[in-house]
Amino acid sequence: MLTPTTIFEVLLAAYGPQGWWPVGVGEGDGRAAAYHPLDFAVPRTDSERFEICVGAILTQNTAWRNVEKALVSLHAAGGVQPSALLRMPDQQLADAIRPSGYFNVKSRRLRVFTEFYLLLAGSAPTREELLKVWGVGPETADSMLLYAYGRLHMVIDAYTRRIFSHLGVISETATYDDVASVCEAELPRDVPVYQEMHALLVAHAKRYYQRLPYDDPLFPQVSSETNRKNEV
DNA sequence: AACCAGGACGTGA
DNA sequence: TCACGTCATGGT
Repeated sequence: MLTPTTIFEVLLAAYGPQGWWPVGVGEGDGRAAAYHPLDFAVPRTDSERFEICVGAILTQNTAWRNVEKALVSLHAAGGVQPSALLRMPDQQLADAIRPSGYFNVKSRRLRVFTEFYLLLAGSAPTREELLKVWGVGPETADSMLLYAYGRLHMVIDAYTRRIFSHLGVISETATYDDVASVCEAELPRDVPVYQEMHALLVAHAKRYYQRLPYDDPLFPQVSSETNRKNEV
């Protein structure tokens, strides 16, 4: 029976450390300028933390490449920082993040979150506090906690569900908390492991889980069996 | 040319 | 609780 830890080890061996979360988008060539492979222990600066939180909201149901475009224009429009963001007129903000899609909702969510972020005054929010913020759901909250604040919260996204479900680790009807429990009960309770786990799952899913039937070369035995089940 | 991206929220059963 | 519609641009 496959476990999250086994999957983690296989993925890490196959792809190496991913160094998420990408920060520094828009400062250099317009792509992620400062991935931190093998450098997880470095505490995030305040500006990195905010950029990660903004990215977490912008990437809701959206390809990261589109988020990069949004972050680049946000940066050009005065920088990805709380004061600058709140100063921007609605029109300008929505315009800057247009490429990331849902620009009307997301500009509202960014404002609401930024107000909350400033109230924190540098301290880390709890998960409960984050979930009360309008526009921040479970995945966005856990992304912020894990990558911006270095807290031990597993991030469960569509890719995680897809891979785990395909490999038989969870059922198709598992809730967000179900999947998180499976991971947190079995994986080493280590922040870099959680960060890498999620990043590796995304990297892997982008290669082999885009379209049915899934064919996973890293776990071939499970792959054929599940596909057969899906065809019935 | 449909389909999907590192979701969240509002609504009606 | 839960299924479903909505929000929207951009790549395959």
